[in-house]
Amino acid sequence: MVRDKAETKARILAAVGKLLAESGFNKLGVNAIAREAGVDKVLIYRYFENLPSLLQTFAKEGDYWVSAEALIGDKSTVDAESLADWMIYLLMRFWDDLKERPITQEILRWELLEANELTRELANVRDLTALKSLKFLEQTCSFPTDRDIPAISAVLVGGLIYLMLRTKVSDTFMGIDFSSDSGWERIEAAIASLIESTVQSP
Amino acid sequence: MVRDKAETKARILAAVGKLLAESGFNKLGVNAIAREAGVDKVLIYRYFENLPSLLQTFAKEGDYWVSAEALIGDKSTVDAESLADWMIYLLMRFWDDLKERPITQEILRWELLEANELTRELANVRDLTALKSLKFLEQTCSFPTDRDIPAISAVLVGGLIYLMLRTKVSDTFMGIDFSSDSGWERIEAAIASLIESTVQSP
DNA sequence: TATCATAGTCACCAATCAGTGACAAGTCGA
DNA sequence: TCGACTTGTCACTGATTGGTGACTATGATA
Repeated sequence: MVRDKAETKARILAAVGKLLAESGFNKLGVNAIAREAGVDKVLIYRYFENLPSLLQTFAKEGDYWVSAEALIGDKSTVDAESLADWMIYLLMRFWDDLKERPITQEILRWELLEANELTRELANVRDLTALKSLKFLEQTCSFPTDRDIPAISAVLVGGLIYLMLRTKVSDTFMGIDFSSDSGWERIEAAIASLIESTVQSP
Repeated sequence: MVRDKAETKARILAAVGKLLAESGFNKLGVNAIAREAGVDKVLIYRYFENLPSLLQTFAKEGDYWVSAEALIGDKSTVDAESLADWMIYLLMRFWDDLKERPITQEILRWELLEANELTRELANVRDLTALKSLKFLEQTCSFPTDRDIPAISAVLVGGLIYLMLRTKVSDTFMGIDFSSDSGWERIEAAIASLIESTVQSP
């Protein structure tokens, strides 16, 4: 053993991340974390008080959401003019980003299961960045009065999240096959057509 | 005690339903079921082999999905002509039905967590009725060639399910407040406008 | 070299989990 | 009334959970 507190703490946090990405929050326990980290579980209590506190530390260390700014990127290089263009662009960016973040996916799954202090906090952070993106949208291209853009976004974002969480468990939903890319392409096309048709400044 | 095997079995199954509606699948165990049913847990093993087998029995006893026929209802009394009308009608019926079925909601939540024989089977049943409804739609008002109606439906249904599962845990999503009816009304209106704008026979 | 705080180890606790073996209590037909 | 069978009760096992107290090993300082 190396007798290095900082490294041990880091190993514990890394183990949390690995287990989380592999099997989600419901199978995440002190014993499993200690085993994965190759560390005695007493050290978890010594360095992180208890399990919820460890998870809280883990949550604060990582960045599991693109900031609104990063999501938007460099405005001048984006080929989008209308509100519909921007909505599609942002949704697809959000989507591509989420695909690369297994831990974020598990957090989203966890939010559907348990309502505790941590999940509420995580949900809050997520909601704030979502609102920021909406605000950006509204300032860049003002919202039409006859369309409820936030509600429309909520449905579409919710649908994407649901399909993403689902396809980690099952390959089909409503007859659409998600085992290959073609299923996802259909979904992306559907979202684009929904936005294009619905969101038109009058 | 009444010494009545049939009633005891019924009480066990009823306890499963109650616990399921209250706290979902992840907290559903043999001990809790026996406690809730006021029955010795040995009887669970005697009458239902083991926990998965009990759950399977429970799943087969109840009807957790409206059949496509019941969802459609009496065609002649429905005030819907276009494909868009029908889609909105079916989605809202599905939605109203799901609201009244807490156990079905928990099954949907469970499907997001575990992939076992039972959840796969339940998901299959659900998918079949969804496909039936889609088929009905296609036969009643043929699908436009430039729109992927199944994919559009998948996104919207997924979005509804996600928002429903979420709001049992948190009251807000993307700035929309679901603690009162007004939030849901915005979502329903958003779905209606999405469908109306997007689904038009050429 | 002796001291002392720290890092890590080990053996335990009480609670809970799914699952079982042995037995008492009631009910039936003969 | 005598078995034979079924229904229900109780006490357990072995594994796993989150969590803790007491210990040893190590390295820096004085």
